[in-house]
Amino acid sequence: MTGARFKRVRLRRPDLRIPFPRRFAARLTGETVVSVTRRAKYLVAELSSGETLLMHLGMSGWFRVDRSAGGRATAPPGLHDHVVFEMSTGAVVTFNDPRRFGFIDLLTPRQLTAHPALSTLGPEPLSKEFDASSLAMACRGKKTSLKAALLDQRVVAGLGNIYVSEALYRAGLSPLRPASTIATSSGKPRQAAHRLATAIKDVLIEAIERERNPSYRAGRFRVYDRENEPCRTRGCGGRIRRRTQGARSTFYCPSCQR
DNA sequence: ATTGAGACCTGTCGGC
DNA sequence: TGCCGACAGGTCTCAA
Repeated sequence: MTGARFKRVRLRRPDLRIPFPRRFAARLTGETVVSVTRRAKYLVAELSSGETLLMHLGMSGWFRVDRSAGGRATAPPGLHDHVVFEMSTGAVVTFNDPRRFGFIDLLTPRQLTAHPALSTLGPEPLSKEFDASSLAMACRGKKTSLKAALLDQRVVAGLGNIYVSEALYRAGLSPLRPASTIATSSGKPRQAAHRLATAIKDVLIEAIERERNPSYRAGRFRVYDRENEPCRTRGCGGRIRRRTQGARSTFYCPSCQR
């Protein structure tokens, strides 16, 4: 989409997670995409008008790109095709989302700066800004569990339920442990914070590599969705437990995560 | 202010 | 085989 112009925009369902802003299609039509980036789990397209197209896939959302469509949607839209972008390059880009947890929004520069979720996001986990120190500082004094803290996008941006479990397992830290315990009272990182920051980066790098390399899919999770299965840590011999934290499933090994 | 729990939505899966 | 309830995920909202 980068460098392409919106030739035609069709909304097929108005009721995604958040309603489309007024005159959505009209404001978009004729605009050129300056750049497409990602922040946390948001896709961000900067437009020539200065407005920002903000997209989120929710749980089940995805984009279908048809480059050979000659700029016109040929096949009739399928089930759950909610938004269709016809681009000047001839590509047709379709947002499909069965569960409608996703959304597409169009923000003015002012709305972008003041966006309640975007403006409070923590650091990108793979950036230099995210390390043991920033993690410890963000967890300092937190009464909540490590699991809940890592799921909080203000602490670190972009971790979801699955990779929080995976990262805590790799760091050998219990999801039940109070978040504050990875930092000293002044916010300095303890050893646990170093292990956790490293584990988060490792688990994400591996996950991205796996997407790129389809030959490498099997056994992709070490704890997630493995309730009652054996822990894969050498010499552990324990079984993976599952419990509910914050109305979400957490998977962990009670014997190697402390 | 911080924290936890429920709501949103629909496809899938296990049990009957 | 078919039906039904439970469950999954990310984020927002509400209440404690």
